[in-house]
Amino acid sequence: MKANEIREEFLNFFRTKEHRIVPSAPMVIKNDPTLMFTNAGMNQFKDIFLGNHPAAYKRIANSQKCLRVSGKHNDLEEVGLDTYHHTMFEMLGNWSFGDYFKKEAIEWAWEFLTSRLGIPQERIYATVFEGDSEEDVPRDDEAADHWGRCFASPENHILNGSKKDNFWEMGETGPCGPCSEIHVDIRSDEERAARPGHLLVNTGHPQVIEIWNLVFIQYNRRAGGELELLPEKHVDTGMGFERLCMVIQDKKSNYDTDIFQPLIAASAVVTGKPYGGSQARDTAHRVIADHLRTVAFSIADGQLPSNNKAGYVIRRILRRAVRYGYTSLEMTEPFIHKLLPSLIESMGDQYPELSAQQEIITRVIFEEEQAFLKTLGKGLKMIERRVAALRKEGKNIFPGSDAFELFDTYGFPVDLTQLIMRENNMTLDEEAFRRELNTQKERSRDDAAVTAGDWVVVHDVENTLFTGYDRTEDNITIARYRKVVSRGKEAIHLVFDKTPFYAESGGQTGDRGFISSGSEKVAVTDTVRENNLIIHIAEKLPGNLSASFRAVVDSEARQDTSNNHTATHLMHHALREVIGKHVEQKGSLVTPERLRFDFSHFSQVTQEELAAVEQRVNEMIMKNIVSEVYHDTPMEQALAMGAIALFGEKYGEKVRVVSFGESVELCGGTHVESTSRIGIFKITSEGAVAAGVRRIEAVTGRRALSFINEKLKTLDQITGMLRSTGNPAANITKLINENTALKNTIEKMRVEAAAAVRSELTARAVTRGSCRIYSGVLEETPPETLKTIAHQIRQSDGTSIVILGSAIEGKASLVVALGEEAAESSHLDAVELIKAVSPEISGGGGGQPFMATAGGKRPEGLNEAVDKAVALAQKRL
RNA sequence: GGGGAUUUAGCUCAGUUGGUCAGAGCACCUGCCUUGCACGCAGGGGGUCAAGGGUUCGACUCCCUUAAUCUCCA
Repeated sequence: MKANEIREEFLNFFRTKEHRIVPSAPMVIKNDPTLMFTNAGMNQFKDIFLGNHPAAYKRIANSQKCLRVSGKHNDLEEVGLDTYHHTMFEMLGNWSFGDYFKKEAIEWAWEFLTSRLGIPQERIYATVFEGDSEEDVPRDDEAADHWGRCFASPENHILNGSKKDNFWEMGETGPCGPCSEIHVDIRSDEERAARPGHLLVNTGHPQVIEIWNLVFIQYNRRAGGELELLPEKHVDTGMGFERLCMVIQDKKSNYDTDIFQPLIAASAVVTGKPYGGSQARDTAHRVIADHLRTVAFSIADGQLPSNNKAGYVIRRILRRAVRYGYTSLEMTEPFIHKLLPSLIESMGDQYPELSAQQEIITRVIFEEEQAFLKTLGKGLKMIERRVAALRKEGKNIFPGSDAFELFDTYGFPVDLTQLIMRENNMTLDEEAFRRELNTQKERSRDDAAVTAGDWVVVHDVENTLFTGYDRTEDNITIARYRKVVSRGKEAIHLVFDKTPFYAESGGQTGDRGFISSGSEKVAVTDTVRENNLIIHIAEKLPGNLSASFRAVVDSEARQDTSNNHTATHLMHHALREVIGKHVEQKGSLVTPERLRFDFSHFSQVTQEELAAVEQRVNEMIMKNIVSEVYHDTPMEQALAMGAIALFGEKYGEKVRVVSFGESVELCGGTHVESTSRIGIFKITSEGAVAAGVRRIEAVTGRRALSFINEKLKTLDQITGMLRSTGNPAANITKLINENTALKNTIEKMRVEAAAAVRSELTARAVTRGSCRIYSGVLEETPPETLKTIAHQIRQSDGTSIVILGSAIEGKASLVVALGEEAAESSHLDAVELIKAVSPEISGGGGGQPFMATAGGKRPEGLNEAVDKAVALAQKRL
């Protein structure tokens, strides 16, 4: 059976069991700092289990894209080395929310595996929770009974499992329960006869593997640690799709299934290196196949590779693939992007977002590959230089600090450094490298450690209510607080029962303002979000914590921010109108000062297009379109309203829809009541930010007004200076042309004048021994010219000692220059000389031994200074 | 969140302890050479040295702030 058929079979099977089939949630998670990527099938249903909102359907099944590359589950460095680790995988799952429980979950799992997929039951093993006396939880006999009715001969096929393997918990607190895992033995008959499978379950044997975990959520873990029975019981299951395919297709490796083989085959063709036979090459092909999947899906989900957070994780994954291609497959040119068609061919049907965004995915990957290859090239050059230097000194140990600098600052992989060392018969001081890395780790940990103190609860409040959509002031009480120390500065985090303060989210920066009670007033400098907590960052702790406070948002800043946020929506809409529907948001920043919007587009936005977009937005502003906001709208309904679906929305989630006429977006931010509040919209810059992504920055309202006024002021100044009512641009062009002509003339004259001055100085020059002293005070000569003249003299006459002074604009300047022969024979030092005489002009100076300059505030002393310098020079000759 | 680095001509980058230091290559323009193209030769235009402050007689260079980008750690 092909992989696509297996997936289809799973979904169809549960469809017949009255399950609602839902699409996979995006892999990239927004607005949850504890989790960057979806790492399990149940992520998108977390809120249902937590009881935060009811399930829209009692039975659901799906295939969920998951990523395990950060945090607790980090498989990245394992991928490729073996046959079963992945960064991205699909999780097949079926769920019951307060509906069916253990009986059906077990029976259906059994039916699906044995009847639908035809896995022989003697190869199947089921584990059940053995119980825990400390927790006072008995063995899961209920599950064992159901399994007992499935197997024809249950002995040795139903096994007890420990708390570690068979009791599932979401976190420290919250829903949890026993689980039952299904393992499959895919060894040959001989091997199975020699050693029964039940002895190998949960021992890490690569061919006796867990494929499905059925979790029975029946308890709630309370803060004190005790378990209480839940009124509603849930089922949460997850089956690794790639593993399942390996079992069904009778392969020994996930990478041998038809999920990966087309990709690996394409990789072999593009690189010209076959798969099979060479460990290094095979590893590289597997790495590339796995990582391409991950990166392509992430980009399709709206997460571009970037320099921080989730985007940086994606960048590193891609770079790991490039690195393997570079070292093991000798690929020095971008090639991974060429494999995309193969991925689309095998997965495009199930995940249409891939083909829909093929162009941008290809471009982004190509650009990233190129950038990293460049980084590698730079690193190689640096290493070559170091190696050459070390060779000169006769050393053959490459310092760890150098390797660390290459790695830390320039991103050059250390294993590549090692490889190059081997090629050069040198060794890397790994010990020192690790030391440097550890000090960096400690530094980061220290920083993280001092940050947050424990929360102190004042009033028990479950969820802060955000009241800031329609007001900027409210009466609040403090729910909890904590002290946070960072870089020696103490700040206070406050959580209220309700708040008008908007917490930074969705690109919109947090509100600032103050809270007050009686005579006390505490400033709130920023507002941030941590999971569902809205945290107000205050400069100090209020005196009376239990008092009632007036919370006041800086309404001017808020208004400016709202202006910018609404303008962002209008511009998004206008961009799609003017340059096309391919425009999709790739990033957004909204502050009181400005707005910044990144979006997919493949060429420069022309002046005309920018003007049209600006024009269109201003039209919408002038039309005074009134906002329509729908809170708690089901996702499906929002999409039906024509909302531009952004990323990070989960199935079943209630969303907030903000619309201004034709502009309809899902958005949690604050907006103006009607577009005319924005006043004016003005684009200030446009540029590239990554391959296929452009960035526009703009301002609104009073900021736009002052931006425009600044420009007009400059224009006024220009036309004023031109003293002409005609076209200033034409006038200036004329002026520039005249100016260049004049400059050329002046340059010529200056050369002549300098020559004249020179000849005058030459005429007055005095010979002393083997040197000639040129001296004098010139009139109104700028320091640069003075230098030029002195320089010319010292070049034309090697025996010259030049001492010149000049006053201009109330400032005095001196220059001393020595011709080459003069410098040698006289042992004079220009710096010494100029320092000796510069006090005469109330200044100081310096330079090089053959040429020094000085400046001062007393032009009257110029003659004195020059005379003194001449006298000093003469004395030394 | 913390550390390191980068920002100089349209592009890729040099620029030493502050002082004839604003440069190179490519690209561009003009002319010559060539049947044409590429090459070659000669000449030329193009810079708020990221932005804003400060120190200094003098700042691309030192200090501070800000922004963007790169990179490592958490």
